[in-house]
Amino acid sequence: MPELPDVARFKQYADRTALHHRIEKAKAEAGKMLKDVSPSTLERRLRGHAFTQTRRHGKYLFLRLDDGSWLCLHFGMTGELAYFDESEAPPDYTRLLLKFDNHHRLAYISRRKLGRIALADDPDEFAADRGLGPDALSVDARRFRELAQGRTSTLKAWLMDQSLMAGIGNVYADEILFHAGILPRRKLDDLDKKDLDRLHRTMRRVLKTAVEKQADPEKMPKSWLLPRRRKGADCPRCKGRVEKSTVSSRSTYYCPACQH
DNA sequence: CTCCATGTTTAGAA
DNA sequence: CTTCTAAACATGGA
Repeated sequence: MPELPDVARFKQYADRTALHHRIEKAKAEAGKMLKDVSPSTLERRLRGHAFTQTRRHGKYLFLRLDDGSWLCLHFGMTGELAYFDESEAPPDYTRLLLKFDNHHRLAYISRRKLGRIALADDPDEFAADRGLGPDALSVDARRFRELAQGRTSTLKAWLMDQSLMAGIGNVYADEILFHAGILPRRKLDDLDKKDLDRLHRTMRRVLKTAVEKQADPEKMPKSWLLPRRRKGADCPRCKGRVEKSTVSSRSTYYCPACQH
């Protein structure tokens, strides 16, 4: 689930629920999800503080504490947030649990433990250390073309490369290329300036629409591939069928009739 | 039991 | 240096 639009939803969710409540207690599960911080240190650094604001960069969510430090969350393939009353049991697979002073709790949930939890002094520095490129929604047409300069990889691999642009994953790379009418396997050096500008506009439109629709497949326009990521499903825009193949070592869905 | 899964990292090969 | 592939991570769902 967690690509740029999903993490944008988590940010809105955190803004609505988790800001300005003192954290009375934090409980972190030990394990590899914690990056460069022990459970006890993380718990101590959160306890007694409140979140004051949030930021998103690519697939990362940052929550600022009132001492100026930031909690950094990456959601892997199965991560999400849940806010609930203290009378309810924490969800299964809760890896970090925050108990606020308003009798509510915030859980960071991750079934497969592929996400990451860290502390940082500054989100931009953190993103740079992780080798992340600019957030995909901050990239303008000129920057987009520059990122393509001299590259020869497949379009899909390029769109998903977090060191070039951060935020696009397997699902939205397919969605963008579907709307652009380009096969995911096509090579970057096949595209001219006009193609790149069109692809840039398509990327922005797809990501912005997905953020508006809170990354909910049910709410996406009828013309979207997202709810039909199954081999043999009806193409949403022609009489053809959705095909599945492997591109960039990932399952890839596309319409051979609409995309060239 | 087998295969697959919205991510990232790493090793090795071309 | 760039690109691609496979494997590993950890775990459940179909």
